Amino acid sequence: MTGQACSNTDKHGENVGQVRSTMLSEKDFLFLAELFKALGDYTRVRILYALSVSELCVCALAEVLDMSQSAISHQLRLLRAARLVRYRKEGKNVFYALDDDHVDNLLKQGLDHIQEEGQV
Amino acid sequence: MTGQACSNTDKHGENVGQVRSTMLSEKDFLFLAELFKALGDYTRVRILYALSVSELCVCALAEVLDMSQSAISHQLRLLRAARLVRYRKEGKNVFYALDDDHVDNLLKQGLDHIQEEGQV
DNA sequence: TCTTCAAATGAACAAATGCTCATATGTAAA
DNA sequence: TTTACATATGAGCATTTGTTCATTTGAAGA
Repeated sequence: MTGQACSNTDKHGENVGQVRSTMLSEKDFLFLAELFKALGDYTRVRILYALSVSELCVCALAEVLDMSQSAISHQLRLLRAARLVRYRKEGKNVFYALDDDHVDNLLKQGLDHIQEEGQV
Repeated sequence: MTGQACSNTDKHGENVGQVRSTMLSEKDFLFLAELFKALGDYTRVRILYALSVSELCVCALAEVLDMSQSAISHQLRLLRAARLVRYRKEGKNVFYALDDDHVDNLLKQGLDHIQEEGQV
């Protein structure tokens, strides 16, 4: 909470200054956190993974994940807010898909990371 | 919660089956969610970004983020659990660093995504 | 040994989250 | 227009989360 936490400011002083000047804006960090937060839920990550395989309507998603339509819809709302998915309406249905390749890449990168875990 | 949510099973039936068979294990999705959850917090994402610039001890991190040592330490605990950071002890200090390149890549990929947002 | 300082941790509590249930909205068929 | 169905949303509630405060652990210096 205070300015300096430990006494050896001399030692890490240079680093602290350098890192501080490299930090992004509060807004950027908030967006970044929001993005990962949206990915960071068991239900939502399954939704996104499913959508990486195929575009799906809400009821199909509910069926794939074996969850209520309401629960899925609430989560899709968050995913929309985080711009991780886009949708198109077709009659009574609404079809969802991943917003862009970044989302797919994030999932893949995440999978790489957790699959590497086994080695450690 | 039930098996099928909507009636046009005929239409999306094929997709549902295909997607279902492609889904990962519950364990994998839980790990994946855990990973992104660890990234999905304003404080933690700032910690990780700072560590992507330079290895830092806890007190230096507290100084950079202007937060209490305790708060930082609690968050580092989560980041350790998610294997996003590693640490080495040097005297009274503990220096933290990103665990591997995947973490760096995830951050970069995330930044790409949020910076692209502006266009939409 | 005693003291000091960096880091870790447990308890507590306010705030955020994810679900259910009930209901509203909107589209299409009867 | 009614009816039926897909989706969205609001309220409510149990659970999780992120911080503070107090304390503990552990290493280095007096």
